[in-house]
Amino acid sequence: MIEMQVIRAQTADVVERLKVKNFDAAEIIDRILEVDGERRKTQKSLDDTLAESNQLARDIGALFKSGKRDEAEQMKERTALLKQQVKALQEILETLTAEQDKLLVQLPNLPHASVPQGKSAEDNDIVHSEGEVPVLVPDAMPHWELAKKYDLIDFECGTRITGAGFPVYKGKGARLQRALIGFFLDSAVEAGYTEYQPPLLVNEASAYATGQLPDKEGQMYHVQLDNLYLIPTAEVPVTNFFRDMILRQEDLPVKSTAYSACFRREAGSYGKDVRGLNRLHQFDKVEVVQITHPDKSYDTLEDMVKYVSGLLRKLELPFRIARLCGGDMSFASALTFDMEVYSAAQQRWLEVSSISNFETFQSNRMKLRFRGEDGKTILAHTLNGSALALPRIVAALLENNQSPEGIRIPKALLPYTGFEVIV
RNA sequence: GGAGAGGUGGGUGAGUGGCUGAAACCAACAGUUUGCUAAACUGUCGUAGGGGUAACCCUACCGGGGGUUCGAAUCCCCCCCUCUCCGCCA
Repeated sequence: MIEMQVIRAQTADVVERLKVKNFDAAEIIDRILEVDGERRKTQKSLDDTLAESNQLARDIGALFKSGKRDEAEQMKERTALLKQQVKALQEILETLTAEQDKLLVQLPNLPHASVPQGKSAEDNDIVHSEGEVPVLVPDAMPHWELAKKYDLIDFECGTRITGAGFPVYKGKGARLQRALIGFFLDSAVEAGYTEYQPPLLVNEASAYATGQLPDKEGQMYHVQLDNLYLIPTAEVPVTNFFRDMILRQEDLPVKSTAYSACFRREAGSYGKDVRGLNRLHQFDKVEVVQITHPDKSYDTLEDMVKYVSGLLRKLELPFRIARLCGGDMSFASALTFDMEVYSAAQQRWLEVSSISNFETFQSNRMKLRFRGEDGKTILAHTLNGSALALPRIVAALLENNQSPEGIRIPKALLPYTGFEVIV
């Protein structure tokens, strides 16, 4: 969430900037400041009352020791009164704090100055395009037909054993999945990321820290019996590795990567968006996460975009990079670049990676800090990106590389697949 | 799942009702000494909230939450976690 001190010091600016995200914060922020003032006032009275109470307790102790029992007994009356006051003040403080938090978590992160105004994906800035869009034969098939033709993915089987959106990969299809995961992880490790294998279920506190709760509750699968959530992305467990930590400045940047299955309910999606591999309830993804010094985070964001561009280049896929507009950005992000590959048979761009700088939005929630030069604790910046999400990559690979001779596998994957063409 | 033991600051670990936010040691940081390194010595050394122009002061926190008491790291209750043994099991 946005830091309280920022809201206090730059109130008007915060309201103004949130407008870029099409969020009218004026009313909430007024209320936050009001509650904040009340809260602080209450805190002061409570502290003062406790201070008096503590002093009395010490005095009474001293009196008992010196044998002045009567005097001590007298003073106890005052203590009883203070005790009542403390209890009342504590209740008020608790209410105010809860209210303030409830309001604060409703505020999306402040967008970076470079974020364009806009409502939807159509208003995103395409900042880069590269690669040749392949010219396909007239009877080219979309990936779901290719998957069937070459017996790579059995959508019906997945539907039968689980439900729609849970495909079963088979034969060379399964091998291609494993190849991509291996390729992505090896590349990330080579780029200096530490590989992790995270839990696929997380507790409430973790889901809250990265911003999935309280907001996007309906997007996650929830195991009620144990109150655990299936992760929608490895970002959640991996970023939470560092929850409540104070890092040393020389440890920054912390670079982590993990492969995981990802689970998303995707409530409300329909139509051509969910056809084939376009949108699934379970999919595979390799994620990269960085924790950086605040001064470096935007350089890092650029590095991450370059890194993912390199992966797409090696996969020989035409891609473009979009700077998301305020309306298309996620709640927690300050600046996001989407990477999209061209899916030639569907003739549309598919998002395969989303790379974001969250600045202190997540670290503030999860108290992820480092110690600065002067010894003070400073909130770190967190960033993450897909590198990469598999299904749409597979879709594009199948569609773009199809020919009468079969589906060609890009060279970079050969060591991982062991075959160069799917026939 | 059953039985027992235990959870204290970055680490080890004292502390069973009253200046204990917490001894001591280690680690870390700064300085002195030193040709350099090491050693030795001196000092600093938790986090958060609040008040004050400031020096500084107050408050909370010893796994989490309640309770007893004038006063709780210390006593009581509930929960969580870790370890050991047994059972079960990929």
